[in-house]
This record gives sequence, structure tokens and C-alpha cells, in this order.
Amino acid sequence: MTDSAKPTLMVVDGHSLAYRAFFALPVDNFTTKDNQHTNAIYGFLSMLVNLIKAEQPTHLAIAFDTSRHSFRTDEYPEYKATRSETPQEFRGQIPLLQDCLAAMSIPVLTKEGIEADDILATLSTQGAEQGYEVLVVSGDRDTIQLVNDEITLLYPNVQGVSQLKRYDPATVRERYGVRPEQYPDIAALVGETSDNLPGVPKVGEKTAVKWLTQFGSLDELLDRADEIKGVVGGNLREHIEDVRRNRKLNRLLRDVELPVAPADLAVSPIDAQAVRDIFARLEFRTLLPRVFEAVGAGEVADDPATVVDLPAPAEVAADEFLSWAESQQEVALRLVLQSGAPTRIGAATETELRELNWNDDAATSLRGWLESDRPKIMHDAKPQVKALLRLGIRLSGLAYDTSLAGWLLRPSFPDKTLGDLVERYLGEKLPEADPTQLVPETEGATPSQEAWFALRVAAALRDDIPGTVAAVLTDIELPTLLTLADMEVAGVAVSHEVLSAFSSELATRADGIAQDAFGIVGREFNLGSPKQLQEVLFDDLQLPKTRKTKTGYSTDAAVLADLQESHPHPFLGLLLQHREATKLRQIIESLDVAIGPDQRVRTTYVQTGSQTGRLSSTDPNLQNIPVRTEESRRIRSAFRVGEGYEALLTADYSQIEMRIMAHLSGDEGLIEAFNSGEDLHRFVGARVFGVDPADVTAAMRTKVKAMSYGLVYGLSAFGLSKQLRIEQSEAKQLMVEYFARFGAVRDYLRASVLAAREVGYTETIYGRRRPFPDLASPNRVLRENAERAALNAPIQGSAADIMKIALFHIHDDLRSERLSSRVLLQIHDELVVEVAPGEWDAAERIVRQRMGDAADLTVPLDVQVGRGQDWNEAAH
DNA sequence: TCAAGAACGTA
DNA sequence: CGTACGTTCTTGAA
Repeated sequence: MTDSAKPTLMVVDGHSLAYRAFFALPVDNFTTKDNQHTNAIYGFLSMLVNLIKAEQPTHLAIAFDTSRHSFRTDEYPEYKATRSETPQEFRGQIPLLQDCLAAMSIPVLTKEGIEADDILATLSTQGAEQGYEVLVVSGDRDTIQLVNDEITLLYPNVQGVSQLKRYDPATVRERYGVRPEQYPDIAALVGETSDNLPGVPKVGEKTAVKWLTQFGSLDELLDRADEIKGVVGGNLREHIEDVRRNRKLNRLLRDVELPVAPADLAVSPIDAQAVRDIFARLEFRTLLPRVFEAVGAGEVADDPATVVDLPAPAEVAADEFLSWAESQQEVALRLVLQSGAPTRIGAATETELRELNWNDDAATSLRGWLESDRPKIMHDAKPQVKALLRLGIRLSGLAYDTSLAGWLLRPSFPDKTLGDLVERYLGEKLPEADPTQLVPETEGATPSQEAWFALRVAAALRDDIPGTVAAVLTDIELPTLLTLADMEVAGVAVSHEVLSAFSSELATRADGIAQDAFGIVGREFNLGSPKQLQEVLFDDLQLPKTRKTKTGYSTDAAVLADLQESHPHPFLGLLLQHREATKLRQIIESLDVAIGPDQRVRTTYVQTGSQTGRLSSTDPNLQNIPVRTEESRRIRSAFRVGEGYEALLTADYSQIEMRIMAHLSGDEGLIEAFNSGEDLHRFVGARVFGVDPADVTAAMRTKVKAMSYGLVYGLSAFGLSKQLRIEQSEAKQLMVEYFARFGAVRDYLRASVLAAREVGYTETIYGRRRPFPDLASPNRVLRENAERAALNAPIQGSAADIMKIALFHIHDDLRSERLSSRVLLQIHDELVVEVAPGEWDAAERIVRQRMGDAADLTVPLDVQVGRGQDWNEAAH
């Protein structure tokens, strides 16, 4: 059908399609480390690449509007006047998008006072006349008028920019019932709300089409308007001038003077390096190969980004490796592990790669160098450090960890693998063996090659990372990493006997409760299924519907408690008890299977696991072992002192976040509270309620306590009222009283969010940063969520910093004093230490001193220490 | 088999 | 309509 010899001209309305992409793609996933939004750019380019690949245009141009001002607004100032202002986040992306297009050698066309669609109309008309197959890509319906046998319109679906609908004359007739050139007549009659062009009231597409068919043309219709009967006829006669105006404005200009003709738009080779540079800046990784693929395979082969010249690794003997490593200023190091043991070791400088199999001989030869302070760069060092520790080798000289550095730079998008970082910071591809193939087609990188990549990523990161953040890496994170490695290798002793006894007790109880519950309901069902539970609650038992969730109605504990209050029912109590028993059992079960042959449980701390600087703990998570209820603490009593040790020591910071708040806000009342030695909530309660500290009742204390804690999270009167189960007005009043006494706290919180909006990130006391692009979001929900998180981040993050500093100092002190006592667990503001016989006093001294002195705040850091044979006992 | 959602444990 | 996490289970789609 199409003449393959015919050249294809594709003209695109850049503005309208980028705008659609802007709303289609979540901004969260498209924000660079310096808070540049890129969703519109990415969405547009992604669509363009698909188009180029599918349509193979020989000639291509993208047109943009210059501003909202055009000859149409001159003629009719209200034109498009109702459109809300385009968000700043969108407008800022247009110049960058144009830079991308320039790098891809795609002409960008604009003309002052002319809209993109007029440029499209002019070029497509010229193209059709000059024998091109023309494709118009636009999200503006006015371009339908351009469609003819030579010109096809590609129009985005409602879903977004990924799907484009093809309009040729037949499709237009099918969809709108008229020939393409008649579409503007319809639009003139119906009007276009988005352009603020009102049409004839009560006239929709159907009527318009009927009239046009009847009268043959718009002019004819308007001339004989008095022939139309009824209300619509009157409306038409009344709005006849509007229709003429609409028709005038929606006619696209086909004779705009342009500096280029279709022939000048021939697709030309892209500037691979320029594309790589700007994509690196915008942090596009997956797009790069797609662009190269779309523009032709020839370009890909020549492209250094996908085919990096890997230096060849030199296989050496251990002693050779050693003498080479010792002669280098700084090397990157990589150990390949299998089941937690090294199998191969590689190292690299910028130009030289050395590697060998790991064996006893290698261990003997390399131990000295590994344990020396000679600087070593690694990626995700912790597992490798642990592997060496298990062999009795204590790695030292860890100078850089690219995984940690990447996380510090962008804590919200952890680039997990070295490959991720290589793509982001080098714009290259780390060769990876296909894990799904037994005999991979592509070779993966060897350990020294991976080290070589890590070395170069480290260099790139060192350029990017701000000074204070770099200090957090060296002064806090790297020493913490080495400490965590020891803690993870040590593990904590857990008694299977204690756990399994409790577990079977709970199983029996859960079964009993379930039977009772089934008795009440009259049938058996799965209590753990929210779906079945809803049937029972709202159908069988006829209880009122609760808060909605995405999939139905909530049955969470808070909701059930409310329900129990308003509509008491024995089933509800049983359900809650059943939940509690089964939950505890689950936790016990997962803990039990994690107990190793030496009776110890080993967690993995994920150092890059949070956006605030906290650690997270997985497999199993030892940071969420129950503690709230007396019964649940039986689980903690299964964590006990290990063989050869004397006691467990627990040490926790009391109210560290409120202390940081006092420090950061400088609130004199709060500072006094902490210096007075009085119980914090009692002191605050006395101030807020205007009574003597001795006269603060339990209820008063509960209220100010909730308020104080809530502050750190950015609570609202609504949230506070819900938490305390009091009227919203009372909660509001409580907040007013609170801030009347502790106003500097509110001032600080406000100022800190404001400052974060200015610079785009928050900072802890030590300079750890967390970006918050959404603080500038026009979307209220997003913005307010960001505000609460931004308010919390410096506080939670500073607490995390302080604990890390205390932690590695304690670890280092215990080692340097040649003590066998060791830190086992960190639970955000608490440490668990296993104390060796005779070392209690020394251990306690070190812990108290290092935790108390970890930071120099305007208020003291209070540390509570406990001792016991198990974790529960030690907590007292 | 996998992903999403609900629920719930901790600080 | 209060921050930060991880795990378990169910469910529905693949």
C-alpha cells in the first residue's frame, strides 16, 4: 500500500506530548539527585524512541510553543485563559528536553507568536505536496483537520503517551462522522473548553454532525441558521459570532514562514557522546541503549558506552599480587564469595588488574596487606569483610564503599548493585553473565574488573558528593560497617526451648479462640483472610462498615477497637486475641528457624536500608521483636547470654529524639526540662496545664507524651485526637497550649521545612542529607507528606548518626582494651552487649561514656543501662 | 510463581 | 489526616 520509496516525514508537537508525559509518570521515580524532575523528558523521549523504531521516519522535527502568547491570544485574549498555569516542575524540563533532542540531532522548531500546531500544519502540508508520507504526532485535537491521504495523525490515548491512535481519513470519519477538514467546523459549534472557546449551548458532536451533513458546510449552516427549529436553533442564532470566532481560531496556519523545509529535516547521525553526557546528567540509564537501538544498529557497535574496553585481568600468584598491591597508592578490592566464603580475589588500579583464586596460601600471603591500613576501595564491603572475619582476617584500611556513597547521595533510590552505579555514574554497562542461563552467552566481569569499575565509580562519586556528606561516609558509615560485620558474625544466642514451649502454648490458645469464634459466627472460615472476615463482620454479624481500604473495608486493630466500643460483640474480642496469638507465633516461628547450629541467630543489618540514616535489620528482623505486652516479652527472654559470657547488657537512650528537638530548636523550656532532671512528660505536663509537677495526673501525662512524640512526626490535631481518643477541638486546644509554652519548637519545625523547600533537602547535625523534591509539588497530598517526612528526617537522622557514632566507638574501645565483650544488637536507640566474665565494669563504663559523649548537644544524652541473663531481664 | 495489599511488630 | 522500617499472610493474575 505505502510506497516504500516515499520518504516519511514525522512532525511532533513536543509541548503537548511532554505535558501528557508529565502527568502520566510519577515524579518520584524521575527525580535526579539534585532534584531535577525528569518525568516529562523521560516520558517524551521514551515515546519518541518507540515511534522512531516503529515508523522509521526519514525526516523528523519537533515543534514547541514559545509561550502562551500567540496570534490567537492577540485576537481573542480569553483564548486558553482558563488553563491553569503550567507547573514550574514542567516548564523547567522543556529546555533540558530540547538539549536532549539537540544531542540526538533532531531539529527543534519554534516561532514567536506561533503555536506548535501551526508549525506542524505548515510542515505537513509542504511535506504532502512534496511527495512525503507525513506523520503528525500531536495531543491537540485541532490537528485532525490536517489528516488526508498523505497525512496521518498519531494521537495519544487517554491512558497516556505510551499508546498512540492512528487517524487516517477513514478513522476520522468512523470516529467523528465527518471528513477531517470538517472537524474544525464541529469543534467550532461544540466549543473547546480546554481552549476556553465556548460553543453553542446544548450542541454536542451528534447535533453538529447532523447539521453539517444536512447543510453541507458550516457557512451554509450559519447562513440558513433561521431554518433550525427549537431551543438549539435559538441558541445557534444567538452564538453565531462565537462559532465564527471559534472557527477562525481553530484553523491551523499552513503558511508559517519557517527557516527550514521538509528536505532539511533528514534524520542525521546522533552525537553519541553528547547524548551520553546529558542522559548521565538526567540519570537516565535504560533509555540510552534504547535510543542507540532506535537510531540504528550501526551506531550501537561504535558506541563506547555499551562496549567498554575492559582492561585484561592478569592472573597472578599470591606473592606477586601482594608485592603489586603493596606498591600501589590505593586499590579497589573485590572478593568473590560462595556461601559466605571467599573463592577468588581481584584488585585494580586505573590501569592494572590482578586476580587469583582464594586458598589457604593466598590467605596466608595476603593477610598482612588486608589487615594493613593501605587504602582499599570496595563496593558493598560488609559481606566480604564478614567472609574474611570468619577466616580470622580483620580487614582494615577500608577507604571507600561505593554502595554506601551512592546511598548517601541518593538515599531514596538505593542503587543496589555495582552495575546500577556503573550505569548511573559512568554511563557504562557492567558486563553481567545472564543468571538464567547455565552457560551464559555473555561473560560476566571478573573480580578485578569489578574492582576496576568500583574504582572508577568511586572517583565519579567523590566528584559529586558534597563535603559534609563525604565526612558522614568516612567518619560514620565506614567505621559502622566494620562494626556491623562483627555484630553479624557474632550473632545472638536464642533458646529454642523457650521459644518452642511458648509457640505450642500459643498454638493451642489460637485454636481454642478460633473454635469459640466459629461457634459465635455459626460457621468455620479463615480468620486470617481479610476478605472472608469482612463477609462475617458486615454480612453475617451486620456490624457497620468501617474505614474503606483499596480492596474493601478495614479490619485492623484500631478499627476493631472502635467497633467494639460502638457495637460491642464477643466475636470482636476473640478476633483481636486470635490476631495477637497468631502474630506472636509467626514471630517465634521465623526466629526459631533462624537459630543456627551454635544456638545463635544472625541478622543482617542493611546499612543502606533507610532514607533517614537508620539501619534496618532483615532475615530475621531483630529490630521488631515484641516488647509492649508482658506476655510478648517472653520472646525477649529467649534471647540470652551466650556460652562463655557472663551477662547481657542493654543500654538505651531515653527520649533521644526529643532531646535532639530541644537542641535543634533551642527551646528554652524544653532544654530546661532535660536539664532539670525531672521526668520529661511530667515537666511538660506541668507547663502545659499550669500545675505543679507533682500534680500532673496520669491522663495529663499521657496527653503531653502523645503530643511530644507526635511533634517529631508532624502530627495534626486530627491525628492527635484519634490517638488519644479525644475530641478534635480538645486536641487542637492541647496543641495551642503546648506551643504557647514551647513556641520555639513550632518555630523550628516550620523553619526547617521552609529551609528544606529552599534547598531541596534536609540535613542532620552531621550533614547527612535527604532530598525532598515533593516539597515543591503542586499536589497537596504529595507536598504535605513530604513536609511531614522533611520535618522528621533531621531528627530521626541525627539520632541515627549519634547512635552509629556511639556504636562504633564502643566496638572500637572494647577491642582496643582487649576485652572479649562485644556488641550484638542495635535497635535504633538501644544496644545489646554480651559481656565476658569479669568485664562488666569496663563494659558498662565504655558504653555509658561513649553513648553519653557521642554528641555535644545543649541537653545531656541520658543513657539507661540494664543487666540480665536474658534480654528481657536486662531491660530492667 | 509473583506482586500487591492488609495487617502488625519495633523505634 | 504521624515518621522510619520488615515479615507474614491472602488474594488474584500470570
